[in-house]
This record gives sequence, structure tokens and C-alpha cells, in this order.
Amino acid sequence: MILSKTCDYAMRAVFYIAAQKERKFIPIREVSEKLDISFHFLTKILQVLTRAHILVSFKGPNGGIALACPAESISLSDISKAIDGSKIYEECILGLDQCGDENPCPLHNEWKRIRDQIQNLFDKTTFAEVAEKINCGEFRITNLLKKNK
Amino acid sequence: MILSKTCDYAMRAVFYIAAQKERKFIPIREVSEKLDISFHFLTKILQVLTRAHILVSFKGPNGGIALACPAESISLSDISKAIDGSKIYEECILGLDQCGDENPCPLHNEWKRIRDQIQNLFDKTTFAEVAEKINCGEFRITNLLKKNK
DNA sequence: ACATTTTAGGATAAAAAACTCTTAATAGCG
DNA sequence: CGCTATTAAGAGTTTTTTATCCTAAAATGT
Ligand code: FES
Ligand code: FES
Repeated sequence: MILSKTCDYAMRAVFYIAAQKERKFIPIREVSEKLDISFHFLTKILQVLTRAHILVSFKGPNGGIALACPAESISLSDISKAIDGSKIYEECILGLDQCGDENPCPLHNEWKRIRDQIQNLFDKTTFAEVAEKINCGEFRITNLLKKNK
Repeated sequence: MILSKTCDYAMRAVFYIAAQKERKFIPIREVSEKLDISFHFLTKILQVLTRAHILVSFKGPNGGIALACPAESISLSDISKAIDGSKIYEECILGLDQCGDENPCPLHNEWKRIRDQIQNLFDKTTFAEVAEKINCGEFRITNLLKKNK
């Protein structure tokens, strides 16, 4: 697994929030129910994103969480770095220290190319794009499958 | 981390064994010392590969482990599948069940392309190739770095 | 002021992964 | 045979990840 489960939950939660364009604050409870993620656990995860100023939160009735900036300016890598750190973009595939061109392992060149594509995908994909995909109805962010016609 | 630590150890151990072309059985103790991996832990990991018929083992003096088939016919994915299973080649990047074209998540198409490259790399790379790379001295399979000139 | 809704945060538990230790089994050798 | 080198097996421990629970704090409406 390239992203931790925690990070997967965070991504999906932010996808959900980003897809609610018009609305202001979305309660975490709603997100947790819609995405079938433990409410308490999700709360903890989203606190991290709030502290990282990716989300803003608001307590009390009509409160909830919302994106701190326009969805166009938040990329997937912002979330992945806030939760899992940058190591996936830097690590040796064999788990060796100090991955780099000076001290390559036998898979370094090949792995670097793939890793760069992952980084590129995460850097360039914004939550605005993902929100659009979700709202068009062709893509899922839960385990529910499309009904058969 | 795309491979578990256990799988990283297994890969490096098999790299080491494959690089000892002429020799027959290599003691696990030697591998563990050269690669700086706990002997007992490595023993356990290599037992799995022995049971999977990727390695053969021989007890007693002059015993050790050796490749069960020529290094040309063992690919990296053989090891990765024996240790971690096939899930990395099938899993949704968001951790959703049933990753597939019928029920894509918003990253499915992009992720599938990258995942296929990983699979292709692991499928096509044999231990013979890696052994050659190691023996030419330009690539490392331990944390030791090249000395500065 | 009070009740309600909601996030914040600490404390703890359960599960999985990583690692250690002990004992057995096997083979070769003197 | 009895000693040693070596893998096999499995129980046991530690660490990390994932998940739950409980109480507090903040905001809002009445
Ligand atoms: S050193 Fe192994 S991937 Fe860079
Ligand atoms: S469904 Fe998410 S990657 Fe395939």
C-alpha cells in the first residue's frame, strides 16, 4: 500500500468536502457516515489537516469543516504530505537509506522514473478536478458499487 | 512504502545469493551479516521462499540456501508475490474494494497506468540482470555508501 | 442562562507488522 | 557415536498502525 489507510481516509474525506461546492461547513459526522469511516477516527485525522491549514473548522450548530483555500489550489500531495510525510517521494524501493543517484540500488533508475510519475500525478491533480469527476457521477469514493442496469 | 520491510529484506537476500554465481549453498548467517539483517528474522523470511520453491535449502555443514532455478527465470514479482501477495498489483490507491474499470475511483485510470508500470518492471526484471548489476560494482544492496574518492 | 451541536484532544485498546529467542531437525566429520 | 554447523519451526515480545471511547471546549439559537 502506497498510502497509509489514514491517508486514504483523509483523501476521500477531502474529496467529499470538495465535491460539495455550494455548501459551507460540512459536519464530520456526515462525512463519516457517507464514506463509512469511523467518526472518532476521522475526527482525529481531519484535526491534522486543520492544524496544517488545509481545512478550517467551525464548532457548534451549523459547524463542520471546509476547505481552507479554493479546491483549485489544493493538490493531492498536500494531503499525502500532511498525513504520511514526504517519504514516499524520496524512499528507496528496497528500503535503503539515502536513495539518490550517487548511491543507487539496482532498481534505482527504474524506480525513480515511476516514483516521479506518482509525485507528478499527486502534485498536479487538484481537488477541483477530482470534485468535478465525482459530481459527474462516473467515479466513486466509497465501497458502494454501481448498480447493474 | 510499496513493499513491506519483510519483502525488501527478501529481495535483497535473493539479490545477494544470485550475485554469488559460482557458489552452491550460502549460509543464511552470511547473508544476514553482509546485509545487516537480523539472522533470525531473515531465516523466517527465507523459509517462506523455500516453501514457495523459489529457494532450496540444505541443512548441516556446508549447507545454506540457493536459488531453486536459474536466476534468469526468477523475476522480482515472484518474490514480491510470495511475501506480500498480489494485492499491490490489484489494489485501489484509495483503499477501496474491487478496484476495476467498472467501478473506478477518481484516480483509477491514472493509478492503473502507474501500477501497470510497476508490475511490468517487477515482472520483466530477473535476478540474473540484478546480479550482473551488483557484480559490476555500481549498485548497492546495503546501506553502506560508496567511499568518497 | 441553558440546551444543543459540533470540533479538540487525551487515554486506551485492538490488530498488524516487525523482530527475538528457544528448541528441534538434519547432515557431515572425526 | 558424539560434536558441530546449519536450517526449520514456532512461541513470545516489541513497535507501529489503526480504531475506540470519553471528556472538554466552542459556537449557536432560544
Ligand atoms: S537507492 Fe533504491 S531506489 Fe534509490
Ligand atoms: S478503483 Fe481506485 S484505483 Fe482502481
